Amino acid sequence: MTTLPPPPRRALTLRDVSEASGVSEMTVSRVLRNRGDVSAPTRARVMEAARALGYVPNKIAGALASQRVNLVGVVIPSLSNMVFPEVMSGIADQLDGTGLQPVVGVTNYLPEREETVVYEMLSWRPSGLILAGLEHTDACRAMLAQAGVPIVEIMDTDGTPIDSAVGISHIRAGRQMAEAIIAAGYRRIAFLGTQMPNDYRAKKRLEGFEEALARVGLSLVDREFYSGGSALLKGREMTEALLARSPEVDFLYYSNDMIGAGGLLYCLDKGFDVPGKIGLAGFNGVELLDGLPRRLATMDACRLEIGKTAAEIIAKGGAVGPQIITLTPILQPGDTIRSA
Amino acid sequence: MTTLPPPPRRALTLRDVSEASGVSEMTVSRVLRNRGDVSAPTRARVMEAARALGYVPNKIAGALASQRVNLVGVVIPSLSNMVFPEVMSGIADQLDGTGLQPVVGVTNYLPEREETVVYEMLSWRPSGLILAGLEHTDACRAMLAQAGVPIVEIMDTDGTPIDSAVGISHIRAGRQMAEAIIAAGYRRIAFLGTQMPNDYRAKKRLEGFEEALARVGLSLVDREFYSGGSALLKGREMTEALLARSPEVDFLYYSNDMIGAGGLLYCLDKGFDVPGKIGLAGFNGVELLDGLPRRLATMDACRLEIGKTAAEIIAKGGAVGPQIITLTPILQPGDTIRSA
DNA sequence: ACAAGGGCTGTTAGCGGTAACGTAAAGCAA
DNA sequence: TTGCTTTACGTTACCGCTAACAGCCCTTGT
Repeated sequence: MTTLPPPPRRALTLRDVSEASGVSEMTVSRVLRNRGDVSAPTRARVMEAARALGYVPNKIAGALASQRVNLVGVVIPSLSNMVFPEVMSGIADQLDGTGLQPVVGVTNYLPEREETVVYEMLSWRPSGLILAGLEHTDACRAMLAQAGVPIVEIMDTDGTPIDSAVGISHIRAGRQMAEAIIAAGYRRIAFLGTQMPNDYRAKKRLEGFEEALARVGLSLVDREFYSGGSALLKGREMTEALLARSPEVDFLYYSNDMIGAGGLLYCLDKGFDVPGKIGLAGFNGVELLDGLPRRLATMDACRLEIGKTAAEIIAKGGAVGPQIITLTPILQPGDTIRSA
Repeated sequence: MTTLPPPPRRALTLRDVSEASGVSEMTVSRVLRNRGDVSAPTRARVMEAARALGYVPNKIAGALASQRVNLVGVVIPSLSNMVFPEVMSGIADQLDGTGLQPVVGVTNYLPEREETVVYEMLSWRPSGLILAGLEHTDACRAMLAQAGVPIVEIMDTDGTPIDSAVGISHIRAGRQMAEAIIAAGYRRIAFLGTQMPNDYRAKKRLEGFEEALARVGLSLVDREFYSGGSALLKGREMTEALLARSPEVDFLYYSNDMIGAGGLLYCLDKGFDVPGKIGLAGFNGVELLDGLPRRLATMDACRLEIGKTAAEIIAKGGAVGPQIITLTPILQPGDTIRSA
């Protein structure tokens, strides 16, 4: 093993490599980017010199000169939700090989934080921006509209996108679940969900859900909200609280699978007849559910597909112009809705 | 609502703002960065002009000129592990307010992928780099050592860091768990864990675990590995397979909480006497466990604390020189180890 | 009154690359 | 040979911003 050159005082530049290999900076640049004609021997000399010095190109300078940045900003509300990491995977997979790299920003469901994050991202002049949801502050929308790069809003298509959008209709998802529940004969239905005022998608699902109930003359018997903490545990606690208050309830609709799983575990603990006496359903189709004693009814949110499609639009440079792609989530009845 | 200016053909620059407000570019720059003396009226005029135009500064150019980049690279193996998002939270929290911004890179536990990601990150000349684990390719280590910015390796301190390190000793964690299990009187112990050849931390825990067993003349009765898929479900399946093969086993040590939870659910389903006839333990202390019917024994990996501390070192500019900080995970016996 | 000093703004010279173009040398057909 | 390509480089002029310094004007002390 050869000893490494000592950590240089000054950062290395193209010039260092150029001097070490006896060619111009431009030629070094060409070699390192694999662009333009360079003879094989020269290429080899340059590569060797760069490797020996431990040179790492300065993308800051490169980006400024070429007016091209191989970054794609991804702005999401949270990383602890399981849903977004999966969207990220879809994006990363699709971007792999295009030379584009995703950069994540997290907003914690705070609009003003989103504004900051978007500003920050745009100031790096990325090749595109992917952000969750259609709801943004006016300032944020203005920035995005002005940005001059493809913008893809994901997860939701119930609204007007700035540029392109890829997602599902949460209103429709809520409605569809309600219809399935009604069809299965449940009538005294309760909702348990997140308190978060800025989780518009959960809100839309509830909206669609209630609308479908209303259409057959039903309304929610009870509802329970939470915020923070371990979702699984909250699901338990909320379920217990709600059932204590409204023992007549025969169906529990949860705004996400995590609290739904908590509720399911609670019901099984208590020995309730699921889905006979009481049914349950969540939303998202998270992998976690596969390991539960009984499979919770849910709806796949098409997370991977959404990520892939969004990344694809960005990778194409948004070339074909704005598009709205509505995917169709599939209802997975699992074992917690009785067959009609 | 005023109509927005049409999306400009050419991207806005300081010059546009300077012309619109009648001052030099330098003064605009000063206003937007809040640096140096600018009179209140001038400041107001410039702010107004920038806002009206929808100007977003170009950090690429700014960074090149100032030789300063407010980014901190974070290189982690996976986002779907629940562990890393939490570390991210710690980092983000700590960085908030320092003007520094985290940028995530994911390696999927592949060394060569890590090399690429690190190279990519360094080429943006970040203010620091945080990366999971102490195991890297030689090329990777060389790059990092040369980088001239603070490097913090996290999660693990069983090894020699390049610069600073913040984490726990996984060898010690494994040993400690073994000791607790032995003390509780279990003797026929099995291990169930991840197959992934590059999860060095899981490997170290097993190493420490076996070492402690050996010290009292014990060795693992059986072991089972998995890779991919839903961890909860895999936990179930592995547990079933292992117990079918080795029904005499009285303790199941899992390499992580997720599969441990799956195993626990399986044992409860089967009506096994937990922790009387059979005990279980996992690792990580994930929040999820709080919602299970019984609390799985585990060890907190200090994820939030690790993130915070690592970010703190970077924020200080690594000023105080290399440091190794070993945190001490706490054993949480839960309800799946019988009291000694 | 005049020098000294501070508040505010402008000027200049890069930062480290790359696009675009220029050019010497070699290859090649007529 | 000539003239035209093609190959393999080098030169020049920026990209958009900021550090460093220069300069102006007004205050203040003596």
